[in-house]
Amino acid sequence: MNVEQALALLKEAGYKYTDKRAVILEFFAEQDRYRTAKELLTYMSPNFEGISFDTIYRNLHLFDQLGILESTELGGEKHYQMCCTHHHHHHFICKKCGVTKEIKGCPMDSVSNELNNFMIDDHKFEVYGLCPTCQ
Amino acid sequence: MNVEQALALLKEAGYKYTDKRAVILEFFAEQDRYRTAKELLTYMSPNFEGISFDTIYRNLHLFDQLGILESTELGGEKHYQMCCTHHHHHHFICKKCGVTKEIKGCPMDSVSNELNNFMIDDHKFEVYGLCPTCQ
DNA sequence: ATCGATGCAAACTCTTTGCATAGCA
DNA sequence: TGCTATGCAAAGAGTTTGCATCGAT
Repeated sequence: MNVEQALALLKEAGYKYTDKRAVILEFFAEQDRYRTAKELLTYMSPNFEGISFDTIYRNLHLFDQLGILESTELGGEKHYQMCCTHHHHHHFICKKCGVTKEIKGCPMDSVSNELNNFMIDDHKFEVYGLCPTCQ
Repeated sequence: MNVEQALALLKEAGYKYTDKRAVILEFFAEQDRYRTAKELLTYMSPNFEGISFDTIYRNLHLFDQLGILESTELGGEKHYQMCCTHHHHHHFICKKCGVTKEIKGCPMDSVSNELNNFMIDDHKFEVYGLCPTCQ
């Protein structure tokens, strides 16, 4: 997803356009990589002196809800990245730089028949390690 | 793993036997279910009036290190359960009661050749939903 | 003009740590 | 006796919330 698509989704849902939101979206559109609230704040601080964690957290939460960002929890901290595609997939995640690589296939395909009496409503499959650059 | 095995591991590693540790281990040995520090404290409070979170957290961390407990992070909170077996496996986890069911097979078997230049050192596969009892 | 967005401050949750004391070996 | 375990208190990190003001539409 690029910035324009994200802004369109925002507008569609009745939310306002602000410079801060635009910069947040630019930050995530730059790379396919999981990032934290702290990293976003660091990125924005030079241009928005008074930027606060409140705004960051509120927008990350909103973007997550709207399907603009996807999130995962790593080491007790929420990480976000731009939603890459609309089809279901999972990721390799680099522990050092947060870069992600899409993994083909979903383990649920071969699992659901093992859990006949269970109501499945979610699952998580993530592979962690170091990307070629960080090794 | 049962309480005796866990206490043996503790002793082996040079740690002391205390009533609190015994009760913590009994709590986890009772059921195959992920539980939080808070739930453990609630369970212990009636019998140990002065029991503190410090002791709970310190022991959970220790037991995790020693391979007595296994842990996962759900909703920003660490959950622990007694290590069920020694072979590699994954879990279905009930969102309501925390009960777990072992899933056969590991998705990594069919994934590692997709990530040739990546150094893989960990992965997480969990299925969430409601167990038959909680539906 | 209206209603959402933001900053400020405070609070909240989960967890960790320093230090003195209590307790196992 | 010696060293670990524990409780107390405080602090820390990440996150959320109430309220007044600012700003987009």
